[in-house]
Amino acid sequence: MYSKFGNIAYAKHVFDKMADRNEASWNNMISGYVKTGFFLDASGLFLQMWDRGFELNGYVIASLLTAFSRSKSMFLEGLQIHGLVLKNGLLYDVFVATSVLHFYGGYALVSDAQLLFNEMPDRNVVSWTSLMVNLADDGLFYEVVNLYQRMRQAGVGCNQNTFTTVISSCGSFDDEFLVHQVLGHVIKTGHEINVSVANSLVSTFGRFGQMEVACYIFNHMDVHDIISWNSILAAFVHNLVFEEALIYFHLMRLNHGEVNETTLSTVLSVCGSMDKLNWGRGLHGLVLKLGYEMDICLTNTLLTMYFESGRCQDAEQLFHGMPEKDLISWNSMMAGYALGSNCLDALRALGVLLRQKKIINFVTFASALSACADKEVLSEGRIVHGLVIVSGLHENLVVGNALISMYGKGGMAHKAKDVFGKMPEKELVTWNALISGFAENGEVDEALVIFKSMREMDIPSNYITLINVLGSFYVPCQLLRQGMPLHGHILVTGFDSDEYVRNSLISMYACCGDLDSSNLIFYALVNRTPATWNSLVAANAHHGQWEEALKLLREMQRAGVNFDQFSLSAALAASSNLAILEDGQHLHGIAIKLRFDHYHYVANGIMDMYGKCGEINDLLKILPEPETRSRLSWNILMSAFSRHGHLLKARETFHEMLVHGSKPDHVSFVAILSACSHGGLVDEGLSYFTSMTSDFGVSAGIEHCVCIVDLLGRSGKLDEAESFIKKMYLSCVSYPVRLAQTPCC
DNA sequence: CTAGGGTTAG
Repeated sequence: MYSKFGNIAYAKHVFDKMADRNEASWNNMISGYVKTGFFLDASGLFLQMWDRGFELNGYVIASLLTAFSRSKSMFLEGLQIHGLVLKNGLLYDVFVATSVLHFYGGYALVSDAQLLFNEMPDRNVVSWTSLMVNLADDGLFYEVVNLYQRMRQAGVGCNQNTFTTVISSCGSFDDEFLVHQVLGHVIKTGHEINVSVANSLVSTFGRFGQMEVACYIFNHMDVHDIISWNSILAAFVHNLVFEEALIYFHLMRLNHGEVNETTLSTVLSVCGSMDKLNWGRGLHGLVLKLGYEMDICLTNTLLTMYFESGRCQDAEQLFHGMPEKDLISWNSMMAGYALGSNCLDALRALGVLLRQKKIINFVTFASALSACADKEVLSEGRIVHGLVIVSGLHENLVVGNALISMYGKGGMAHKAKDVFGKMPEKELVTWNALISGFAENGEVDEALVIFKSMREMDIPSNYITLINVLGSFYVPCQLLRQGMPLHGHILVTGFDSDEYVRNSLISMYACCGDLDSSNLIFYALVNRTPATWNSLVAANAHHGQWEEALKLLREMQRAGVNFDQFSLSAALAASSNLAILEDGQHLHGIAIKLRFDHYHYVANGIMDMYGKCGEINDLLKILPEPETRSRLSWNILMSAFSRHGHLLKARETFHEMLVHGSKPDHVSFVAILSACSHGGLVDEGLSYFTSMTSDFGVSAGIEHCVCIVDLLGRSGKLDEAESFIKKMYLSCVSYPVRLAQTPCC
């Protein structure tokens, strides 16, 4: 009796003093230990009891084994008990046998559980369900469904727990037909009124993207428990219906009141992608208020939320304050750094993990590789590739995808193709990554060849495939032979109903110089989304049709379409290239009013606009501090100085940029070379030109050569200019137009 | 006395 009050030590004292201990006293004492978490003592006492020849009680065995299965550190003791069960022929007790089954499942020994199940003399609905749960925990969802069918053939009736397990397993592999079949069975047996069954139906239909069904079930439930609410929230999030998720979260607080770690985790995961940092901070406050700050999973979600909102420092502070970190915490940090193109810190984290020999997995490497997906850090990426091979994860699908994408973005699409060829397993993402690699490097033909082999192999493509292929076109001659047939294919396959594909078509025609077709597609559309408008604006901007771009933006305003960060940066680019200060200032005002002025591209667009309009003081007012200045901002500042004759300032800025650890790129060199040419600094200009390639690894582009010719020509060195021109055709690399950000030669 | 449904990292 004392044990029930938790005073277990006193209970043991009384137990030891008892003169006459019967079976019940032993069993009570053991149960007391189990209930208070003293599993080792419980197990020891149980063995003593057996030594003394007492009859073993199925009730006690079942509760011991259940406790051992939960504790995860009582495996040997559990095995001992299984031994006793066999010796005493207790497997005939279906309760005992089922708890042994569950015990093996708890230690992930599914095949042992399965063997035991086959040998069990008697099975009830719990035994069947327990094995299903074990299989599901091990990811063997197909086996779960098989077992369910065998169970029905055996004439065993399902109960609510059976259904919840089967339904959630159906959601884990692509078989909608099956879940409808199970649903029929559920309704026939009247289990749909059960909260748990309905909850699993809500989340499974959510996983299949059938939100109408999920909502119908949710809205027709008599009672909602916290899991019902969490399930519908997760379903909205999974289907990217973020607004609805926030609305239902609000409803949940009004109608249900209670929220828990899972609720907060689910809602927090949308704050980052929706740019709702305020919500995120508010929810973080709620996490602290409810005392969940020790929850690792929840804190991991907060890390990602802060990274997605661009608040790396908040994420870092939170990470360093975590008393315990798991693999996902580390991986989230690395993914966050990768998101911010912060290769250095991502690799630093990888280094810590490897040196401290912590557990890593495929996601660790996938994140590290994605942090190296840039020409600048490709050499680091190759080292990580080496580490991947050492770790033996090079055949992993996700790691392979990350490798392909890294080599593609790093300008080595053929290396990406090598990796692709060696992958034992491929998915759509793999194909898309390879196509995008060739597309981004301007290798249209290769991209199309891959797309063609996809079709020959009957691999279904998605909108991303088409966007990537469409994005590879960039010269007029590709239109007739390749672009228009692709457009035809898109019409035939019905992908033209996809908004993203339509926008890419508009851009594709524009990139190939056929603005008329872009316009035609645009004006034929009934439902124009802001993104559609932005595509056409960008298409015009791309071709230097700045007036046309501004005209479209005015039309867009008249049509009542709100500007977003994309339209604003396009509009700013147009007004700065036309050097219309009034338009630019007006746009700056709109950006502040709509709170887009802190977006990276918008902020840089505003600075560039002031720079190009000659308002350097206004530029300096919004320029970030040198420590946090991006390369783009450095280039804008340098180009502004250079363009308006502040040659010394331009040169000073170049060196300041180096001091602050920003690597100059081809745009930086255009700026500094043009400053030299305007200032008549011939030798200095030539030495920047030489070190550009040898020290900074930037290949000479046509823009740089123009600066040098100009430099030599202005100072009267016409012979040298001529011989430079003759040489330059041999070594000059021309950049695609889209890379040039602020040409000023 | 034995079984179940909702959350985080590519």
